[in-house]
Amino acid sequence: MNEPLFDYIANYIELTEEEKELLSLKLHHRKYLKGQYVVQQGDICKHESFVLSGALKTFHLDNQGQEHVVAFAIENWWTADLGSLISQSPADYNVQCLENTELIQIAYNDLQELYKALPKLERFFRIIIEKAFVSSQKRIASNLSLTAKERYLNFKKHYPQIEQRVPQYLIASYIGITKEFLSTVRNQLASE
Amino acid sequence: MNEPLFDYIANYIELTEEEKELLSLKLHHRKYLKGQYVVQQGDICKHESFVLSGALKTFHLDNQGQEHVVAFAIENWWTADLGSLISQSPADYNVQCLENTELIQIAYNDLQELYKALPKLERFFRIIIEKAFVSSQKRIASNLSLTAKERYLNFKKHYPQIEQRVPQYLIASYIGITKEFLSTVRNQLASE
DNA sequence: CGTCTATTTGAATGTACTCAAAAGCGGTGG
DNA sequence: CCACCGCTTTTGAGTACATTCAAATAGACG
Repeated sequence: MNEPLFDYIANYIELTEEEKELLSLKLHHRKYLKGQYVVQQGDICKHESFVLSGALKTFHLDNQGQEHVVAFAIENWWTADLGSLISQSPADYNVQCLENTELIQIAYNDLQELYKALPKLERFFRIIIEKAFVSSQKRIASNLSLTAKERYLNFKKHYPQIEQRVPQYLIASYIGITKEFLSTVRNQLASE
Repeated sequence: MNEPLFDYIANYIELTEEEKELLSLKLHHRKYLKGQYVVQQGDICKHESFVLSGALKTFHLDNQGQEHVVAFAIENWWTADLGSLISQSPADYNVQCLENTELIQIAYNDLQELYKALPKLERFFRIIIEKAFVSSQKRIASNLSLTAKERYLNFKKHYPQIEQRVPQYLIASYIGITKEFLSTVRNQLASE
């Protein structure tokens, strides 16, 4: 039942059967219902989570109580408040399920042990975090240089699967505009 | 002369003298004058660069020919177009020196070999990229939730050294506003 | 000094936001 | 099957934050 994760890992490194078993010992499956929180702002993030099924949002609650979506996660994505996880300090973000969701989780301490027992995992996580960082930089550049309309089109192009699964007001938050304005933008696009 | 880099690495992993020598074989020192490009948009980024002295900006040129600063780098920081480097594809960004600059560079191929010869380096780069990713996410969140004035104060707080070294219009670009508006914001702040 | 670059100022404009209300839509229960 | 409820999306008026463009001023450097 860890196959989806092993398949995913196989894109980056090769694991022997023994290594897979070793890793499996530290993997925990957990089911969440729509609306449940995997991480709560202020708590310490204890796991790295791989999504088997479902969808989640990572968001920040600002001083005015407004929600800002910084990430989505669906099947075969990782999610966590990485800042909280790596420094074991209080989380800046909430991670909440948008659908019923099934995760494979690795606890912080177990991950540290796994790095020692299976140094290959350092390579695996290095590579996927490099990719995440690159996407993150691209998002910053696009937030700086594109208009709301362009950012929306960009989002649709890059994450068509997500666009169909999450409510529009969360997409608005993700691309950095209000839900009302996204509605206006969509109207403009429709009449072109 | 590689000491600053070894000191930096020592914050994350321990290297023996032999390992340092092995690494040193792949390190290249290079000096650039103010204004020179280390990476040019469209070229393939060939090195990871560690800054010994000087300062650099990483920026993207958009369709309208406008510059958008996505990163700065000063002493003890790394710089590159990581997206281009890891996929050896054309760079989205330019990396240009803001001052006369001295770098230690590791070529892409050498880095791949080093990962094999010194697996510890996987750990090292995993850790520093994790941190870079976390900063990047924070910047996205702050771009989404803060006003121009708040972002400017935030920048000053987090990067006081940079604020004093780079022209104001580049800071404006970094925080996502025009140079004129930053000037206005600074005026408002001064009269408070 | 004179030139080049960087910063400031101001007026007109625009993109996106706020607030309020209406409309749409999906599910649930009577 | 329809009525109602909660949640999401739309619409519109008024506003604000930030931009554009143009010109003036200030700084840095030879």
